[in-house]
Amino acid sequence: MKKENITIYDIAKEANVSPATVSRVLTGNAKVRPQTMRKIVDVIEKYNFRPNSLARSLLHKQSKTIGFILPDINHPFFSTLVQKSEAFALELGYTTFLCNTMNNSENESKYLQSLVEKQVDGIIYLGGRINDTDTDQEYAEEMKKVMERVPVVFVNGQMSGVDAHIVRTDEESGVEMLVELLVNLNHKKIGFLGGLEGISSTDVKKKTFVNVMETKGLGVNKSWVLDAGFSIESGEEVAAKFLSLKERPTAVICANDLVAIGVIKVLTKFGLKVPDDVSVVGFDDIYLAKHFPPGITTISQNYDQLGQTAIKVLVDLINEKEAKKETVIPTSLVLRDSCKIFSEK
Amino acid sequence: MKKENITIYDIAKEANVSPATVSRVLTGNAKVRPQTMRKIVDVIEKYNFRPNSLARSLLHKQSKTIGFILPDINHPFFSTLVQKSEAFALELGYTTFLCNTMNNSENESKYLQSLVEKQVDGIIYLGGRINDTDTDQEYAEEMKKVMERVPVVFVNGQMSGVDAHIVRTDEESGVEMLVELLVNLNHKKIGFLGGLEGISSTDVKKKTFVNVMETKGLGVNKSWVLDAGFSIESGEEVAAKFLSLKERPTAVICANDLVAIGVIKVLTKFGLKVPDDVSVVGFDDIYLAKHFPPGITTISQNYDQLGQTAIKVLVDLINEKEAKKETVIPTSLVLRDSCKIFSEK
DNA sequence: AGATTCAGTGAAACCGATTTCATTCAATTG
DNA sequence: CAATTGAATGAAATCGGTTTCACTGAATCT
Repeated sequence: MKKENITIYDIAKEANVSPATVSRVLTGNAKVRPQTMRKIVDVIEKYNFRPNSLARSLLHKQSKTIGFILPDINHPFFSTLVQKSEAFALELGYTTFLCNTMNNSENESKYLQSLVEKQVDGIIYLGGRINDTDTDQEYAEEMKKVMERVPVVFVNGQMSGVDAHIVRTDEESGVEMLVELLVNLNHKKIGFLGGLEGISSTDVKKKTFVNVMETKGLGVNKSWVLDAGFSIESGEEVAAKFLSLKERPTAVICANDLVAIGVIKVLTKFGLKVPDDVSVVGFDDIYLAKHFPPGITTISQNYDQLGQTAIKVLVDLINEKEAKKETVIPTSLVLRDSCKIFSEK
Repeated sequence: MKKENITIYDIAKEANVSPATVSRVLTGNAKVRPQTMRKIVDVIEKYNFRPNSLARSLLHKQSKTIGFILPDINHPFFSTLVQKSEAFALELGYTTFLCNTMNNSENESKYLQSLVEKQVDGIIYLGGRINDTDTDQEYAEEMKKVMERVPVVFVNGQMSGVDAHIVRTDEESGVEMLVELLVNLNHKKIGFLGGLEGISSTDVKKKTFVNVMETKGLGVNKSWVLDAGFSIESGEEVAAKFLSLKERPTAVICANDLVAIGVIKVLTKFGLKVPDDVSVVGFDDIYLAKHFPPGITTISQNYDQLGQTAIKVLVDLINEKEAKKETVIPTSLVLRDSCKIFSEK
């Protein structure tokens, strides 16, 4: 069943030339007489020959391959970002390994090791952990060792103790815009829902939220800042907590759009209208945000720019060019119908 | 910056043994004296050495790598399926190349070729085209040539003229269940919305729909069977067409859940209530189906089983074991609130 | 004790491409 | 016409592992 591999030697023999000449035809790195060329091309097509890129990579010490490490390809934020990055990588001649870790540290190590062994030219790391747990620190150590050999670019995240190139969304100004929007809509009691402690993007958003609120003299009620996760389900859970509060905020900023969706769903179920009773805003502008009723006001991530920049920086590092250590991608506010002006009843 | 690669020779020299012995330690394929072993392991750890799997693959003629070709990782159906399959592949020791074609035939060829050159051990093809266009036929020819060298498993799709192993959802019985449900709910005028001609899963569903309707003596009004696409946006478009019909069906089956969401969104916008005025059902049971109001009645794809079976069949083919030519994965009906009993007003 | 066995190890070939260096042969030049 | 140049090609080394085969020396058997 399985056909024997055809090699450059077989082609050479049949065309009465040396393997070197066949190689010259394949790579186009040197001149070959037209008639020799034709002979060789004919044989190549006859056998539908394709060169073995493992052999080539072994020699050149580059595989034209990059690895994507991310928590969950099923999350719209990641799938969109991967889609954009991968398309751009393809344009530059790179094929991508997908490493879906499901936030399982065993998988992460397994993948990291596998990528190194497979000689990827670079790694894009989506996510980021800044916990002080043992496993996280171990993983950070592992990552540092990998980075001695393979360039790594962090996207929207970082790892404590790891000094890496980073491309990230301007989450600070995003959160600031959201707070300002809500304040302009006369909200004074604002909460922050979702995300997880120890994930860098959550931490940045939460910290910014607290800062901006305090700068505006509004202060933050600690019981209005609730951790959850990144999924619709975790939005539902945190909404349940929200409902059980004695005093509730009139508006909430959610860590991302999926959380916002979960929150809206539960609030609606329990008779609270969004935006009439509570204003809810999200983050990311996933494709659902505009479709899920009532349409979610959110911060738009520039997926194209984020993905392209990440790949560009990575490829620069691969080619040993200088690259900016940190690139911040601007965001913009997308107004929809999940928040409105607050007025006392 | 870039560290020189450490090889098995460096390790051998430092440990005063031959490369062969180091290799024995790495692979565990032969016995090594404990004290020799310890010496070697120490040196390996000292330099944090990882063997180059390109060299190994070159020799073994297997890369422990499989390629996923799919139209769009951003579509929940594909991202979920990929997530499940990839996790299972990892368990079996395979790493996966992600090839997101965006239905662009140029990309598809590029990827197909690249996967062959990168010596993937097998390919999972998600999607399927049964058009008679020139580019499609060309692509099918290309695919056939690839299949002479690399095992390919088609998931939920096929390609005209290509005789491949296939693992698929029982779309026929899924559609049948939906029709039966609607008929039991007293609907007689039923439409079918979405999907695209030339995509095999659409064709199967549409054909089954027509058959079942005719078997039940209800017949099919051709203007109630409308092509669109697979996204929310295409659902919106097809809903607009639906609205402009002189006589409208009382229930519609959508090609998938995203289309259903688009349809529900537009119907609602134009004042038609789902399910009160029109019943809408979907297909796939993507994670959104249960969250999008009013909750979409749909057919559940068994993603785990679909993904695992596909990988299992592929790995069997890789290992030259027998494998069932066609595996059909059963579906189940998931009742939610997007359809209800029809009663004349 | 001498013959036999066997565990442990090394030398060398190999996987399939690329590339340097040397060589050949035709074309150009004085 | 001999000498020089240069274009086209081939031989062989190389990338970094694995594996076969041969060999050594110690343990076992008669």
